Amino acid sequence: MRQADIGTSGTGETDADADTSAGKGAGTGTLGKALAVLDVVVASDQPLRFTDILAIAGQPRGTLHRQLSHLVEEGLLSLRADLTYEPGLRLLKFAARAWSGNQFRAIAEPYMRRLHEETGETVHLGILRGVEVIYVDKVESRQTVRMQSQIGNASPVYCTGLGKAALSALPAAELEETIARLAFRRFTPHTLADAVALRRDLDDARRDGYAFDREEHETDIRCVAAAVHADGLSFVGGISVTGPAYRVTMEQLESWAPAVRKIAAAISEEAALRLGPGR
Amino acid sequence: MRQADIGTSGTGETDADADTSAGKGAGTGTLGKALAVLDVVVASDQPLRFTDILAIAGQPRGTLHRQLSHLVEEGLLSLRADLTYEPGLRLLKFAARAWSGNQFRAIAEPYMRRLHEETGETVHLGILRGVEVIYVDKVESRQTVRMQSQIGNASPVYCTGLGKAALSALPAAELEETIARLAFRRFTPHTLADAVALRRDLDDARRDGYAFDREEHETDIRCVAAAVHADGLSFVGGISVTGPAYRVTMEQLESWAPAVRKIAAAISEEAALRLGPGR
DNA sequence: CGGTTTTGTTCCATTATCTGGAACCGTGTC
DNA sequence: GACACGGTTCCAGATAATGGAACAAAACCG
Repeated sequence: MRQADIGTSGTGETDADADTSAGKGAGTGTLGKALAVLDVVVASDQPLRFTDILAIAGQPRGTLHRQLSHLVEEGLLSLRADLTYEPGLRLLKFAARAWSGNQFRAIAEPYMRRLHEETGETVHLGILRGVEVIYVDKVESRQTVRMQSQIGNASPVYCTGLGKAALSALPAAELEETIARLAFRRFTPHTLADAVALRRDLDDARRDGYAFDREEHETDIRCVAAAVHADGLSFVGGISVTGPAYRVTMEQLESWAPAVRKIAAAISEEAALRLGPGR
Repeated sequence: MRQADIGTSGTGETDADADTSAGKGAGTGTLGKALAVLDVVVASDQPLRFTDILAIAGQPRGTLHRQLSHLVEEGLLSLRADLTYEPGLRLLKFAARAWSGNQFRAIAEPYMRRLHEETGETVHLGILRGVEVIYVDKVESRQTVRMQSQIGNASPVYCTGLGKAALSALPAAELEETIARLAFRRFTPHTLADAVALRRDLDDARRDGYAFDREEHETDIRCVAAAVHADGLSFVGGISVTGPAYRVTMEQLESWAPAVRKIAAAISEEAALRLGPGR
């Protein structure tokens, strides 16, 4: 059985696509393989030709060709005139519906706005998924438009405020499982580069109810975040306020922390109420 | 062989998901079936339980159950605690990369901005796909944030400025093919509700180099659009300026039309240059 | 509380689909 | 013209999808 090194995109993007849930890669059969191929194309920043994909995906020519054909036929990929593949428009269509229909996002939106008004800085909403945090929404002030650059993006849990806040709310067992799967990588001099440092930080976060990102992911970017979670909620998320270091001091962040925590709690409560098990 | 009435989502959404390319539904085998199921869930606005999906998708229980399991395992769907299915986060991740990596969008962006500065109204960029136009980008002024409500959305070709502009640039053969597939539906009193009226409008558009939407899709919304297309470009798109009727008169639109046409031409040229067959 | 319907999940022989090696074009190159 | 290369097509064999039926667990009900 192959499946090989698919997903090892050569791009450098956040590295480990430790996506696809648990341990092994098998289980989803044909669908999984098709998506792995899709991932290869979508993750790459330059257009790929058949042979390029062949090299990355490590599948037999015939097989890969059919898979690509199917993906194109379904609109998930698009085959350009110069024989390069690019992400298809159907992906956008899917995402648009997924996004606007996301109940959690809708519930959190007014709270995010309020937090933004109080702080004046960018507010993010994210959800924990495996070893990553996926940004689900964003409110910023002088946004020069642009589809919220972050939405849908994934960042490692261990070096973002959102990620650490979310982790701090995880049950011990799941936390261990997640930590075990982490592949630490140093993004900045301040990145927490091992489980020990991370655990210490998480202890603080649990005690205080909020977590910081002290330029751990990007230099000059700081943030304070709090977890959104509740019994009956099938996921753990978080909300954060982010700003550039020159404008947002650690003292400033500290002063916002209680508000962030409070708003996160409010979101948790409403989400549990409206998304909880009781319908 | 089944496949049945899948895709006949009961939601009323823009109706005909005349998506998935050409006539029949077969061809993509397992992948197509899985996506059909995904479509059912994503297109619905309320959360669906297993049985709901079963009813819509018309597949045997065992089969559907496995398909759903696979979709969940792949992160395209997410199974909540109350046993309802909702769109998965992986969709967002896909879309984010698809969108930011879309070359055409990137090329058009500065032009869109310029057009926005000249007019002060909302500027849209779209691509023709089958009988729909898919919005790919948007620049608007006092946007109260929100992920560009439109991006990824699809509208019928025959009642939007973008759609008609794109159609007007289509080769005769493809145009006929597309028109033949249209299912006209009246959205407002001004909607062009048959092929004859549409053709007349398209003739004007071809002659002038731009098309209007005279409150044909939504009441109180007008727009002027021009096609983006060129030899060597594997698709046809368009750019448009949209505004509320109370602020944007037809005279106003007429006055913007030349600028829209000019910008569309500029985008076409650069796109052909950079996306064209010659690498 | 026992019977009954509904809903979600699991099994498994059958069969359609996917696999992948090889052969087949079309193009560009030495 | 031979050769290499990228893309496409073919087809017997391996594999995964199919769907009817049985099963467990709630929800419903008299």
